[in-house]
Amino acid sequence: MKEKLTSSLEDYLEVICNYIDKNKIVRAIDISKELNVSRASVTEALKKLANKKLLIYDRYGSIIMTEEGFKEARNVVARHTTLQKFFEEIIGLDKTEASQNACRIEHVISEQAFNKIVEFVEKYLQDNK
Amino acid sequence: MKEKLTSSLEDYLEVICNYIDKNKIVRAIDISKELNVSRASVTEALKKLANKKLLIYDRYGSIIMTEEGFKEARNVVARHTTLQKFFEEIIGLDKTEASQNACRIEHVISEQAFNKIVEFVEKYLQDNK
DNA sequence: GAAAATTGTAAGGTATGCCTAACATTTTGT
DNA sequence: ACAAAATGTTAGGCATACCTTACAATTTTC
Repeated sequence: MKEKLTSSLEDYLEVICNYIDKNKIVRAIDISKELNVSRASVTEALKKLANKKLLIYDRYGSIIMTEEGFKEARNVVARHTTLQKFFEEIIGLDKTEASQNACRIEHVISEQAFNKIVEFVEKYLQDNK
Repeated sequence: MKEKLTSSLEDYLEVICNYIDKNKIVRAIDISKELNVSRASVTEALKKLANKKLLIYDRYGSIIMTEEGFKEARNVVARHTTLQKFFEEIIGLDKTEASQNACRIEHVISEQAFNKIVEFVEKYLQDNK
């Protein structure tokens, strides 16, 4: 029975995943800068994510995402991407504003609503191109 | 300098406002049932809202919203209404699902994004009727 | 007009998520 | 290689937002 991640943990996971995709590795300090939290807070979050088997790490060791972790993270990233597209290309917000809203909404939108928005965005952009 | 309300306090305010509109009065227990929290939690929230001058009440007394409180509450309700309309009439979710998503997103959407969505919803429904 | 039921509050507890300060470990630079 | 700098961790604190339990006040009912 896997329980839903908190918004906060989803944020950490998302950043870690994006970082690994770009740079192969992530350090706590990268995450801390990206999310504007203290290094201590990152340590806490890493412990929680490790407990949930979404990543593996030892004290002072490097951060490795598990398959399950990637799965969860890609899920969040997908929500973000679609929402950002919606706000930018359909609603007409600038990139920054679109991203900020996507960041917050990605944690609270239901799966059903997300799926429908994916459809809507695709159809809308098709019809209006 | 008025600081942003937490999602939680916005929820309380919204329920209180809706209740007063419908029934003239609200009791702590109504709020508690509506939000699925304990009566004790309602007391806490009422204290916080009273501290912020959004409502007035005394121990065991009735709950009266201030003008400022109504203003804030109407604001939240407006966000909810528009988002619900969007999810129901444009995205095609059923009423319940639309409402649940509106409930969560209303607390995190930016003012700018909200305004643009209002425009979008109006224009879209106009063009597609 | 009490006793019973309902409603409201206070006290004390839990979990999350953040912080700072101090200390541990690792990495860098010479 | 080793001192200095950077990074990571721990410990202890704070705020929010819940909870339960016990008690206080009010309302209902007979």
